[in-house]
Amino acid sequence: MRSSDIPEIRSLRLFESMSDSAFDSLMQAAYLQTFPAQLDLIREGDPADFLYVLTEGCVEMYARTGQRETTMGMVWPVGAFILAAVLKDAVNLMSARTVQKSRLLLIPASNVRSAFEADEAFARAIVTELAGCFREVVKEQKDLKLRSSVERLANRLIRFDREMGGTGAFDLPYDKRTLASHLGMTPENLSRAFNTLKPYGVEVDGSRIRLTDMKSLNGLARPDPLIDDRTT
Amino acid sequence: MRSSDIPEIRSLRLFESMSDSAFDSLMQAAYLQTFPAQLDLIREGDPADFLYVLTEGCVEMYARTGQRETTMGMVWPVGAFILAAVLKDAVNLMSARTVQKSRLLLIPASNVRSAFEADEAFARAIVTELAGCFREVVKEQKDLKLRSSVERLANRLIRFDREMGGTGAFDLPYDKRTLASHLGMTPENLSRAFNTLKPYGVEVDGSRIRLTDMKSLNGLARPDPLIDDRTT
DNA sequence: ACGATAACTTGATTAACATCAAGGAGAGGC
DNA sequence: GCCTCTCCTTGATGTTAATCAAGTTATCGT
Repeated sequence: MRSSDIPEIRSLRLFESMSDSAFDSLMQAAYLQTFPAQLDLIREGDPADFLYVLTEGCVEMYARTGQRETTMGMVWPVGAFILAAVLKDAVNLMSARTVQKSRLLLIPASNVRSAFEADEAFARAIVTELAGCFREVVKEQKDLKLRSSVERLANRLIRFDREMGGTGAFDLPYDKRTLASHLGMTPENLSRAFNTLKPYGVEVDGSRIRLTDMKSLNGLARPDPLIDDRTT
Repeated sequence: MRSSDIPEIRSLRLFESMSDSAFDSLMQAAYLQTFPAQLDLIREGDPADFLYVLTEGCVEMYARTGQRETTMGMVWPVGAFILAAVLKDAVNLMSARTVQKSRLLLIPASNVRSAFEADEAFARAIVTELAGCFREVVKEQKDLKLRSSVERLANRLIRFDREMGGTGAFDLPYDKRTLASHLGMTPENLSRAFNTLKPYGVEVDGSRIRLTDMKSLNGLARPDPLIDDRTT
C-alpha cells in the first residue's frame, strides 16, 4: 500500500492509540484499493473476511430479504465498516456497495482479531467505536418507530444542513432514491414529502436544498437530541 | 449484596473471564436490589449512572419522543443493559422499566469504566457483548424495514416457539400491548394480525399460542437467519 | 364472589404509504 | 448538437396500518 495513506488511517480513532508494532503489522497485511462506483464490496450472509476502512468516496450499507431491499446507512471517509462481524468471526448482516469511485483499505479479519488479542489499546478503541455504532443504530430505530416519513425527512434535512455548515443551503450528499430507502420510504413518497415541506420553507432544485424558514421547519420536525445528535 | 447471587453473575459472559480482584471490587461497589413490577429504572436523557444486570424478572426497554412511545426490546435474566451509555459516559438513549417484580444488580458506571481500564479480559468481553448488541439492533431494523406487520408477528411467533422448546405451544412471554409496541404496531392491529394468521395454523387463547401448521406459517413468514437467528 | 379496572377485541372510518402508470427533466455518450 | 437512458415527479388507485368508538373478556383487590 502507499505509505502516504498511512497517516490518515493512523489518525482514525480506531487506530490512533494502538502500538506502532501492532499498527504496522496490520498495515502490512492490508490492501489499499480503488473501486469504481456501484461495485458490490460485501454481500450479507458471506463470512466477514476483511475489515473495510473507507478513505475516499462513499459506501452504502444495504440489506435484502426476499425481493425487498433497503438502505441501512451510508459510510463516509474516514470510516470503518463491518467491525462487529469481523470481531465475532460471523457472517455479514449487511451488504455494501460503493456509491462513487472509492478508495478502501481491506484488513484481513484474522489480523484484526489477532491485533485485538495482542494490543490492549486497540481493544479499548474498538469498544468505543462499537458502543458508538450501537447507539447510532438505536437512534435510527427510534427515528423509524416514533416518526412519520415527513418528520423523518424534515429532521434529516436539518441534520444535513447542520453537518454541512448550517448555512441553510446544501446539496443532498447522495441521490434521492437512496435517501428515500434510507428513510424507509419509496422515491415517489419522498417527492411528495418534499412537497409537503414546501410550506415550511424547504426549497428543492434537483439535489440543491434551501431551508428558508428554520423556525417553522423545526416546529414540524421537533428534533430530539436523543435521536438526531451524532455526538452523544 | 448476598454472596449467593455472585456465582450466577460471575457466569455471565461479560464477567466470567475477568480477574478475581477486578470482579470482587466491582461487586463490592454494586448494589443488589429487588424492584416491584412497572417501576421505572432509568429514563432516557439521564446520565448513565449504573450498569444494570438483571438476575430475575423481566425489564422492558422503551423510548419516547414527544407523546409517542415504543418498546425497543425486552431484557431477560441474566442480561446486562445500557452498557454502551455507561462506557461512553453518555446519557441513556432508552428508558427501562420492570415488567414483573425483578432483581437487579446495579454497578456504578465509574467502577465499570475503571474495571474496563484495569482489566484487559473484561475489556475484551465487553467487545464481544457490544458487537452482539449491535448485531441484534441491526436485525431488528431489518425486520422493521423489510417486513409487513403480519410477517413480523409470524416470525416472532416462530422464534418464541423455538426459544421455548419448539413444541408448537407456548405462552406469550409478555402482554400483547407490549408485543404490539415491540413489533411496531398498535394493539388493535396485533389482534387483527393474529386473525390473519389463523388460516396458517395460529391458535390464540389469551396468552396461550399454538402453532398447528408450521409448514404454512413458515411459508408466510419466510424466516431469514440474518434477521431471526439470535446466535449468529 | 363481587365490583372495579385494565387488557383485549371488533367494527367503522380515516390517514399514511405503496403501487402502477405516464410524463418530464437532466446527465452522459457520440 | 441530439439521442438515450436514468432519475425524478405527478396523478390515480389500492393496500396497509392508525384512530375512534364500543363492546367483551380477564384480572385484581377486597
